[in-house]
Amino acid sequence: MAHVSDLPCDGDGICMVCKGKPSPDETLTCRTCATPWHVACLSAAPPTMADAVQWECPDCSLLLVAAAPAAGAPEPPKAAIAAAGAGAPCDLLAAIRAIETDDSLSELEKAKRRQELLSGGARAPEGEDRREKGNGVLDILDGSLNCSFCMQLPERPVTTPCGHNFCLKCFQKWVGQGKRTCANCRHEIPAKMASQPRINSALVIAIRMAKMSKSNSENAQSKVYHFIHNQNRPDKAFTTERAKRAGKANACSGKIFVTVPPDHFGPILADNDPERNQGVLVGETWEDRMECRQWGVHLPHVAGIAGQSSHGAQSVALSGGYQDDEDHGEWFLYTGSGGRDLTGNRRTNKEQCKDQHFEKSNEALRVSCRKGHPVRVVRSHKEKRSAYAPETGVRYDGIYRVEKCWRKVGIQGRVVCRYLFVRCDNDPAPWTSDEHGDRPRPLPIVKELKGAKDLTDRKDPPSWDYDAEKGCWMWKKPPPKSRKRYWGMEDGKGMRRSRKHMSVREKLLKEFSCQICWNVMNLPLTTPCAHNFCKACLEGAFAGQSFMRQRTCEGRRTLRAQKNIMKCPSCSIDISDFLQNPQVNRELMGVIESLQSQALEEEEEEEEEEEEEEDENSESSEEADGAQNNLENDAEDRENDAEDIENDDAEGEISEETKLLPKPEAETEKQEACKQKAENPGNCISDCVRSDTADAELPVDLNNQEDAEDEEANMAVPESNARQLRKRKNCNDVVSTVKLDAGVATKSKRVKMAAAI
DNA sequence: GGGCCCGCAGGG
DNA sequence: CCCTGCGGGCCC
Repeated sequence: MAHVSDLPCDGDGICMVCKGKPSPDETLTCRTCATPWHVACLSAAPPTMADAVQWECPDCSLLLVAAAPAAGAPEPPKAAIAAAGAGAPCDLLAAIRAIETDDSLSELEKAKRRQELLSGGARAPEGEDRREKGNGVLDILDGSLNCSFCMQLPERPVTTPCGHNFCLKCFQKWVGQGKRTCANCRHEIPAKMASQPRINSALVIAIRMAKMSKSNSENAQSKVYHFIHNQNRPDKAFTTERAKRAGKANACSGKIFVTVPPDHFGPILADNDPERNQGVLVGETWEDRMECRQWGVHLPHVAGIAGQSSHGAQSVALSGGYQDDEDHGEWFLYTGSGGRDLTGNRRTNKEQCKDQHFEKSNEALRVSCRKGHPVRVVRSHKEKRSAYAPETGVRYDGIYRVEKCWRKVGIQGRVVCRYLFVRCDNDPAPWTSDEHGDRPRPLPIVKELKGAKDLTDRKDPPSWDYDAEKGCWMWKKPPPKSRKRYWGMEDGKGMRRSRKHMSVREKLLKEFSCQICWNVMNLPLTTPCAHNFCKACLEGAFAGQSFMRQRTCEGRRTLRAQKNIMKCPSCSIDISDFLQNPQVNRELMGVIESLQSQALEEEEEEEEEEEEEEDENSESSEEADGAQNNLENDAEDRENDAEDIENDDAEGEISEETKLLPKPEAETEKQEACKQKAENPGNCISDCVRSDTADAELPVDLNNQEDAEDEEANMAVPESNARQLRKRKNCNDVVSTVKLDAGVATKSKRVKMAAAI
């Protein structure tokens, strides 16, 4: 914490605190304003050399809390000071720089002006920490930030290059009158700013911080965290050898960091975030769609709608791909997908050449409309026409509901599907300075509804709605049951598998897995919100005596202590009453038991078949160990010879890399054994209540590894024992779900798999 | 800034 | 297995 006694050195190098002249070794230079400071007189000196290099003086470090590194226009100092008083923190920096470069001032005067500027013109009494209780931020606000039109703190602020702030609406009104100069200082407004104003999110945060520090100084810090750029950057998406030519354009998805299934509706909660244990917060920003995907918010990396026509849509992206889109922040009009000719090289074609219909993902959105499901919304910087889009990257803006949908003739003369989205999130939107989330609001008047065809709106109460008593949005009906398996095991990607054949065991896992340990339930409990858990898992989680088992993105399982939770781990509905006297769902248990015996039978049969096949093909499978010859022989491999050569090269490189992986083989085996063990549905309870250390030191006898697999052949592992063995033969430590029988995992898949590991 | 190109992922 | 999808890098 900086104190008011922190003062820099003046123009003669004299410390303004001790009045001595420190040697260069005793001074630190701020990396932002380049002011020298006497180290000995600083209330908090940087702890290490590395910190010292990147050191920021107490004044700048305060300013930079929310500042975006935008350069303000250079101005004469007086104007600069005025602008700074009225501007966002980045304008303050601009003003500081303007002072520094003003030759008419002596260094002492410069220092004085800096101090005046930073303390809002009025210095706090000596000895009192002016930053205590967030007053520093409030000083910046001090009325001078107000919109020049309405004289209020700007609502959805936009900032001109000359450093003046206006409400978005006031600004648009002004510009709409044909005005092209700043209402404050008459500087010219650039044409781009006039036509495409963007909300100054740094200022939004500053205002909200100040508001919160007034009303609730203790919680301010944790709240503000929502708006800090994604600090814990995940492992990046990766590229195949061949795709590296085009860089990230052809990237494959990296790890998925959350444990929600791909068709998860609603916010990503802390329970599903083993990485950070905080869930995905409104305002989180990612570099691109791939990164956004990795946090489970919007999965398709090209398509705008994530959803299934029979199930509903989970999320949408606003990326400016469709002219008809209309963004008003808390509500927007969205256009369906399709109707474009994307064949051949016309993948980027923006022209509608066919009518859109309510089918596929368009139908999925309509289902979400009818049911009132929560839909996650991300905005991309590519949406240029919206003031609410982020400057860079892809940002999570929270939960919306589709209130109506219809079809109309679009701007390009073809029929398009249209959706009215209205925000309904418990957290405030990134562009509002409100401290609270949305409240139910009346639907906006949409003019185009008059000419709408096929209008659909909701007949039944929505599944996601506002609870007036609790004062928050929540599931009012059980959320749609996931039809897919959770993320993040084996290949580090989704759970896509061949759909030709789903074993009974897989069905069991898919339909009857505990939402805590993700194994087939043992003594199933069904909560009032229709989520299923093992009795031991659920009770254990709430008793605080045992541990929740969660998957990491690498497929390993971790044990994570869960304390003081009385909310459903899946949907956060309060289930305290249910937990008073939870009854095992006998009916469900019966079904599971019968399916388990079916699964056993099926797996025994399959195993026999596999063994027979293996005897017959033993020679060829030995050849398959050579792997690469098969690539060339594979009739299904449609890639041409030239590509094959390239493939081989790539594979060579990768196998080299694979060999060089620091992970010792024993450890890999251990992890796999651990994973397989964990997947044993029969072991659910013991798995769930086992201690941390038990998991970490799971005894693995490598020599008996294959015996162990024999014993576990009846488990949930969807591939038969024989196939697992063959798989291991074929691709060493690469665990894959791609077809391996013929040894034909294509090179890109192999490279990808290697990279995933 | 727009077109080209390549690639991945998912729905059906 | 095919088709489609509001990506992203590079070249012009």
